[in-house]
Amino acid sequence: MTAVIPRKKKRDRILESSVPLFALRGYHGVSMRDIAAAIGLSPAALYYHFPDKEQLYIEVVAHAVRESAAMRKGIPNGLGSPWGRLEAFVAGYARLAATDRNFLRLLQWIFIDGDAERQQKLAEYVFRDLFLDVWGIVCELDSRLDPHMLVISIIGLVLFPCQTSSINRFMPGYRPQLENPEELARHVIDLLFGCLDAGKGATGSQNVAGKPLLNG
Amino acid sequence: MTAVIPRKKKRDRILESSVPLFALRGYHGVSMRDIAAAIGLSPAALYYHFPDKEQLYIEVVAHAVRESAAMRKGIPNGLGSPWGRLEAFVAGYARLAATDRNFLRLLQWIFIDGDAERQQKLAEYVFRDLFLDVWGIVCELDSRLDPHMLVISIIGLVLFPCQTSSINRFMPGYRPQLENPEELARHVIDLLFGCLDAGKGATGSQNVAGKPLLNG
DNA sequence: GTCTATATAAGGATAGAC
DNA sequence: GTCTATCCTTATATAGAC
Repeated sequence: MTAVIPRKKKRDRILESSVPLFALRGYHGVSMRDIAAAIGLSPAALYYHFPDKEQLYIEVVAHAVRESAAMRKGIPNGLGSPWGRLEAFVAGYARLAATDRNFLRLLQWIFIDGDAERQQKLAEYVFRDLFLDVWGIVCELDSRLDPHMLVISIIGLVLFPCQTSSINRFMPGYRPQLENPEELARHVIDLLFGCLDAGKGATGSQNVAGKPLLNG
Repeated sequence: MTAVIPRKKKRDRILESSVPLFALRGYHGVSMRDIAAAIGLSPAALYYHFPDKEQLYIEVVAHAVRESAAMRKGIPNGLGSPWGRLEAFVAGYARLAATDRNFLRLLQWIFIDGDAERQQKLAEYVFRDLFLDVWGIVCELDSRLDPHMLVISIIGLVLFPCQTSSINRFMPGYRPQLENPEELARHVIDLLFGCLDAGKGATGSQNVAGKPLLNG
């Protein structure tokens, strides 16, 4: 053996240290110089590992997805009733969105990407798995709501508060606890299952048979 | 009178033609040369009207907000029951989000802005009014859900599908009709009021007293 | 594999003529 | 108010030495 075996390929280390840069400032906001400086290389060295910035960016997103895939797989997806699975999904994804800010922000950059072709390619990487996870659950819920729209609604209910959290801070009614992923998950579950019913005179705080309630 | 009175100040015309540029590509993705070319000026001329690119961008967002304010004010906000007002709000905002793509995308750019100070300033311009509109309604709903979270959920239920529409196109269950603002509004209202209840054995398709149903 | 040096282009901003 | 011309910086990317 010659010296220490490199823990990771340099290529992967470049991707790793690029993730937070692109997550924060997006494709146009990060230069090859920034990336090189972050890992302590000259910009020219990057071109040994990647043909151009575009390809580097795409692989950065793919890398971030693989990294978060482990956490995603920790979210139970095949057991229990559809409602239980939905509850588990919401809780798991709320935690993921709160924990892995880079993943969350990369998603935002993909949503807003002006390059339609690149956007579609990256959406296949990232968003499709997310969508299909929820799709599988929703199809068993037998709701009268359109399943496609319901999937988007559920994902949005979890992601949107996280994506706007830096702004929500300054809006009325804000409390720091609300940024807690458990708090978010409970709210989403309450909204989806309990909705705006409880607290009204007609229905009181009764729960509908067969549906879980997290709060209380 | 000397010749024709200028319909609009040149300054405003610059802002107007800049809106779609920044909406599509964001702050870093648009150059002063792009803006100058779009309106048929030399880049240098822009600096007569605006001190720098940053200030121009900020005023572009402010201008877009003023433009969409007229449409926003068309959304009824002071009459009827809270439920009816919420229904009207959702319908109005779904239409606004579907109609004014520039406004929608500028909002996205603000959400993701890496410059915290600028983000906060622009959020005050744009997001605060939106938030307060819903806040006023939600506070009267007397829901057991946290009002701050509920406001964000309602806004997200309308905006998130629009912000991801270019990606949702490729997901299962997609139908072009779903992009229709009326369809979106109905879905959101159904979800908020009817939720996942209807269609289930226990509750059947009954509606809860006092709540409007748009569909059927 | 990484460097220095550099080609080439694009971008923000200013000076000064008109 | 707008132009031409230009400065300076930053950016992507390549060439060739080591």
